[in-house]
Amino acid sequence: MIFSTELLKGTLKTIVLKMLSDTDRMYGYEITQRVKELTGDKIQITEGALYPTLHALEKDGLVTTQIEYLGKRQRKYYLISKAGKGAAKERVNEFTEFAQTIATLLDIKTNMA
Amino acid sequence: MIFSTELLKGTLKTIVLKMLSDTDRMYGYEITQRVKELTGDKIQITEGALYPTLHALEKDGLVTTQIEYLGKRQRKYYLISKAGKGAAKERVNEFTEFAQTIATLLDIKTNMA
DNA sequence: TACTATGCATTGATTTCTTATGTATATTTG
DNA sequence: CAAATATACATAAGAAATCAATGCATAGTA
Repeated sequence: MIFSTELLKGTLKTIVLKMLSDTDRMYGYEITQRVKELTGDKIQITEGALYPTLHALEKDGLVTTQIEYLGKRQRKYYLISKAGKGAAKERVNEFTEFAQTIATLLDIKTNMA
Repeated sequence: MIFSTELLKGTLKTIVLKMLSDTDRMYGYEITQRVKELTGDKIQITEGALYPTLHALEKDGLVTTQIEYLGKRQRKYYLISKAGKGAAKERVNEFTEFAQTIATLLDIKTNMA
């Protein structure tokens, strides 16, 4: 991860909710790989951070799960719920506003939509 | 603070270094008020977060301090060091890149400079 | 005189994430 | 075919950053 990990804090749930909002369903390992791919290896989600987050989202009713098997190997799919979709939108909006606010503070020229 | 506080994590040092880079010197309370003012009350730095941060910056040689008195009231000024200026620039650049990366992930249209 | 603002600071608890570890199957490569 | 790597789940101990609360003290205001 090229970013000082501090910055990443607080964005993980937002990222996961957004990923799941844009697809039918995803499994944990798939999320880590997709994020890595989409960010050109800049963001690497660790499993120790991801799984507790997924479990928390499930507990809060923002995602549901389906377990399937490929041969003997287990795979646990996560699906966004209706509440989860709402939460995803809220969080994306919040991040957008947050980034703009910080950018202003830091004198970064921005035109974020 | 309107932002879920999670997001703020990791940006505090960057904000403080930038504030100090843009001024001769500032004291703690002044920083909290200035950030509040510049963000339209959206970001409120708490003292429990600020002072440990300032002390850490001092310990790392990124800021120096001057104590003055207004009558009997103590005021502790923080000044950016040369190393601090460099760190500020690095961190601002890092935040910019980070925000762009996340924005891409979240499908936020952005044109950040 | 009481409340609010200014100004420093610490402490305990909480949240979030990292690093390390554990278990197991599947695939690729020398 | 053995060893290494990739896939796939997960937990646990600890670190790091922040919050909420508290404490002390002076200054100004209602």
